[in-house]
Amino acid sequence: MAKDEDRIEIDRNAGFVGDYLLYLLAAASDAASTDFHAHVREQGLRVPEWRILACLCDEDGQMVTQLAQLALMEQSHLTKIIDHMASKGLVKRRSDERDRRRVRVFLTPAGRELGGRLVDEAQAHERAIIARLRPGEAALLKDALRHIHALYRAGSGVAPAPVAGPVKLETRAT
Amino acid sequence: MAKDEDRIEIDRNAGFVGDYLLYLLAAASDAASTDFHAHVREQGLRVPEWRILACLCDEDGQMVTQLAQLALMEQSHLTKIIDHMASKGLVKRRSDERDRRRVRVFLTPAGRELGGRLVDEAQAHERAIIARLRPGEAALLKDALRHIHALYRAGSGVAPAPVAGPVKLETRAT
DNA sequence: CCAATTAATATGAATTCGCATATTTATGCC
DNA sequence: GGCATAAATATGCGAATTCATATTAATTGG
Repeated sequence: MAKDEDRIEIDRNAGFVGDYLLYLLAAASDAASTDFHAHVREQGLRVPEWRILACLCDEDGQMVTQLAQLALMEQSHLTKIIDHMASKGLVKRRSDERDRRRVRVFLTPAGRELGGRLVDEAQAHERAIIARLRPGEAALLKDALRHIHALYRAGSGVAPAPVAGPVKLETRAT
Repeated sequence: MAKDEDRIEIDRNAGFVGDYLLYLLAAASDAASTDFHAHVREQGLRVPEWRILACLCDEDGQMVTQLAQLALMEQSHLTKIIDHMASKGLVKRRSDERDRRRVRVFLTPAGRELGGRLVDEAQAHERAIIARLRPGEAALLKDALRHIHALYRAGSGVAPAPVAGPVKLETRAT
């Protein structure tokens, strides 16, 4: 991740990258997240741990696979994150009664308290960003982002991003 | 990165995460990039290598630090990427005449050819995405993304993302 | 001009992460 | 019920990434 101090200007007229949607998405995501991620690390949490806490605050007792999808990470990696969070007393595992292959992850009181506090701070941080945008810009942006995401959702019935260009792309990620 | 097949739905009414700007940015970026990144890897390139090729196609002979900023990665990591790309004959290093601390990175003919082809394919891929959005939506989205990015640019004269919430955040990333 | 400081890059160790696969449990079919 | 298959998670290992710091070169102040 680029450090805050040395983020450089995007010039839309200076070639391909500055007007490339995938780059703008990655760069904006990186830029907007850097500060809060630094704050998360100051609290002794890693960024993926914060994401899991946030997801569990929304809905406690989710399964590992589900959480990994939400938190944009691999299942095997999440398993290790959960190990670490459990050893810190933030979450605990409990295997599902109905299907004992499933492992459900629950917040401990400490996890709920820390997660709740960070969610409040994240919302305050988000309000501060939005306050610096034009009125209505954030709503438009969020809609467009949800729209982009929805294009690629499983079961949308549309092949994901076929390419009209010179080389045929795979329709599915490996 | 979440696999394409198991990306799940974002429900804006289901709690914090589904309406959190930083999450929507990360999720949309991840979703939109997955297919093309898979294509890049099929070409024998790693994603960071593709980013560097693209940046060099825009402007050849950039310095290492500059490229790392653009490509949203750490300098020490980029050094290793450049090593690898050089060993594959895609780029070559040349130290700056005026300031010999600086290392400038240049495309080889093979690098320019591969980069040029991938840029064309990336643009085709981008057109395919934009074709599935509403008319004008892409332009609005890109503007908003540039706006977000600009908020955090060094030297903007505004403290990056001060938080009005219960806990004061650092104003600078570590 | 020399010492101290700063800037740009490189290096090595440590951490994080992803891929392939093993393990355990459920489900479907005969 | 028993076997084949599929699903959910865990594990081991290798690759990718970061962190701290070394190295080399330029700049600044005396």
